[in-house]
Amino acid sequence: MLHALADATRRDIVTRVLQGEHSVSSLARRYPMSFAAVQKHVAILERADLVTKRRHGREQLVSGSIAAVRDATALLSELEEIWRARIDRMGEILAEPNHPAPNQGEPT
Amino acid sequence: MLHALADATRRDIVTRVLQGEHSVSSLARRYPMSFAAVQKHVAILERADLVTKRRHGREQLVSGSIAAVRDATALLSELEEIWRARIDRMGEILAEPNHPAPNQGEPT
DNA sequence: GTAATCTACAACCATATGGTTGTAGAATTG
DNA sequence: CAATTCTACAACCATATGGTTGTAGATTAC
Repeated sequence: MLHALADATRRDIVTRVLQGEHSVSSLARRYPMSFAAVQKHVAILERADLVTKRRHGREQLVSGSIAAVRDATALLSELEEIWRARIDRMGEILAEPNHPAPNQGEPT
Repeated sequence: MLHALADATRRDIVTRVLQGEHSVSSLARRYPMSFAAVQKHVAILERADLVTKRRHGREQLVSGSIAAVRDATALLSELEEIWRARIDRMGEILAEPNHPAPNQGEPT
């Protein structure tokens, strides 16, 4: 799912379809690759719940779903939180009045 | 770089080393794969600036850098922002007093 | 000095990835 | 109806990925 977003073309597709619906073929026209290649990218995004498709006549309209993006963002935010917790802990240790001094008379 | 985080083992490594330094071998002991495999994962994380290594004797101590995680989070947040902008625009159109009504007396 | 430990790196393998072309079905146009 | 358009999917190719084993260089322990 992060994997789905770890490709520039796919991120660009997601960006476009988050702004409005686009058919697969109209998307394909925008990239220097075959229709089938874009189709595969859309399929990968669909599997990751990053976009949804809706039939309209002979076209397949793609639009972006924000839920999966939110999940991914939350996942990364967790990492930031872990980092912050560590920094806070380091601050506490330094602020601790009777924290163990490293070399205070202990025998070698 | 999102690619570096799109692997469960690598995310776990990042999580661990964000909490404190670990040698490559101590990390390797925690996963059901060879030392060399973990070493490769660390190298990938290093290339993506997600971790840094520091020599300490014969050990190589790995610790997490938060900068790249922040960058990735910012990237995803941009997508959320695009989504929000679209939703806002849809709200505006509905609130618009003289917005074009879809089917007001037009001939079939 | 010798043995053990930690790391680096190369070679290899199976599979996944991102791309291509080609074929075929479904819907629209004339 | 026939022609066109949009889509789906299979087959194929080159390369990347995630894993393995093996070899070799540093560093530490005895």
